[in-house]
Amino acid sequence: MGRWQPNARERLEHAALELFVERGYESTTAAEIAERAGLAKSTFFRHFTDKREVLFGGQDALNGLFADAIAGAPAGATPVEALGAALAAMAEIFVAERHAWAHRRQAVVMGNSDLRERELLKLAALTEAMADALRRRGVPDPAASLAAELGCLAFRNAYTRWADPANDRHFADVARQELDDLMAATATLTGR
Amino acid sequence: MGRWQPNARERLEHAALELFVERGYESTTAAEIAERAGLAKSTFFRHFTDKREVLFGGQDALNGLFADAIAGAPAGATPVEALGAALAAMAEIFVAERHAWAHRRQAVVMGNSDLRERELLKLAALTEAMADALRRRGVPDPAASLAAELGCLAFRNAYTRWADPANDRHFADVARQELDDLMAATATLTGR
DNA sequence: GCACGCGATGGGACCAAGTCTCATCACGTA
DNA sequence: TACGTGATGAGACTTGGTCCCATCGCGTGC
Repeated sequence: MGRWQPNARERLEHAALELFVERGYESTTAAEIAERAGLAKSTFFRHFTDKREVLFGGQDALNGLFADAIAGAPAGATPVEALGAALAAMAEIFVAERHAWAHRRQAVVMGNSDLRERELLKLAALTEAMADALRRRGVPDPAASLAAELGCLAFRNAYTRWADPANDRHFADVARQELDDLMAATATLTGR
Repeated sequence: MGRWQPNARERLEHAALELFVERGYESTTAAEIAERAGLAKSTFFRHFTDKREVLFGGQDALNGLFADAIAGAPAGATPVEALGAALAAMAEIFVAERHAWAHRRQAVVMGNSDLRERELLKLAALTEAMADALRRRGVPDPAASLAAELGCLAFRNAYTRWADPANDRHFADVARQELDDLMAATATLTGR
């Protein structure tokens, strides 16, 4: 077979998404993914601990980028301003070239309960990374985890909007607006 | 075997927690759980769709209780006041008699990644139930999901504190304080 | 008292996820 | 040319989870 051809991991990710779109996640076997990528089942599990994990590569990089952006925000920035800077920094990942891919992937993830579950785990890790970064900025603790939760919600909303096939705005624009909307809503929670 | 003895589901839940505490979640087989409960493996999966699910019974009841309490809050109550009422209503589930059980269960869940993942799914469902209940009260949408997220965070913090073996306060007290702390922290997010 | 139906169970075949071990292969280097 | 290294292939094995069918206890009507 195509043994020793380069980019085994990328080939697996590509074959997986392709098959998931064609037949659905549950009707696709790890062995089939490996086969389409020209590899063996054992090699698949050498690259990914999980069948699900093949759709969640680069998540650690995302967490790191987020945390770095929070750490790198101006010293006088409020927690929410730091979150805004971090969301804006995500735009370098969610560029127009990845838009079609993101949309297909998102449809697969949302269509399966196991994958949604895994996504929640990844988002929880992202939230924890944000909270840690905020604590290192000196934000005390109920506020740090609260702000992280808020940031995560803004990110989720922004990503959902951005990945919509009808969307043509830049991620940074969408994210800024979602965060603003959330902050405006905050004021209404104790009033009325 | 103990065929036809009553409360098969409860026996399975009890046997499962017992075995998980003894040998750990991963080292316990679904067949072993069934055996200790005097049942067959196939019967286990007739009562629980999942091996994990055996630790998450009553979750739907919790969601319903939460949603009902939000719906039943006074007409003039703010979203946060409705959340406070709902958290207080949880005290009828988290009573002193269940404290020891809750602590043992929590230790098992926190000790395994698959179980934490499932817990996140359950908490997401709880959050969604809260958001729906708030929307039915007329709370518009970024605010409803934001308040639900906030309520879920308060619930998580309160549950963690309450389930601590050293704790001897009532759930309602712990929950009220956690919610107050979160609301106080909200004010600091845009300031300083 | 008996036949019948219904719901819960046992038993086991079966598939796929995931683990593990060992042999194999390509490539660089001495 | 021999050797070491790292990635791969092949396949056995365990377990989660599904499915089908026979069996059992119990209630009901006759």
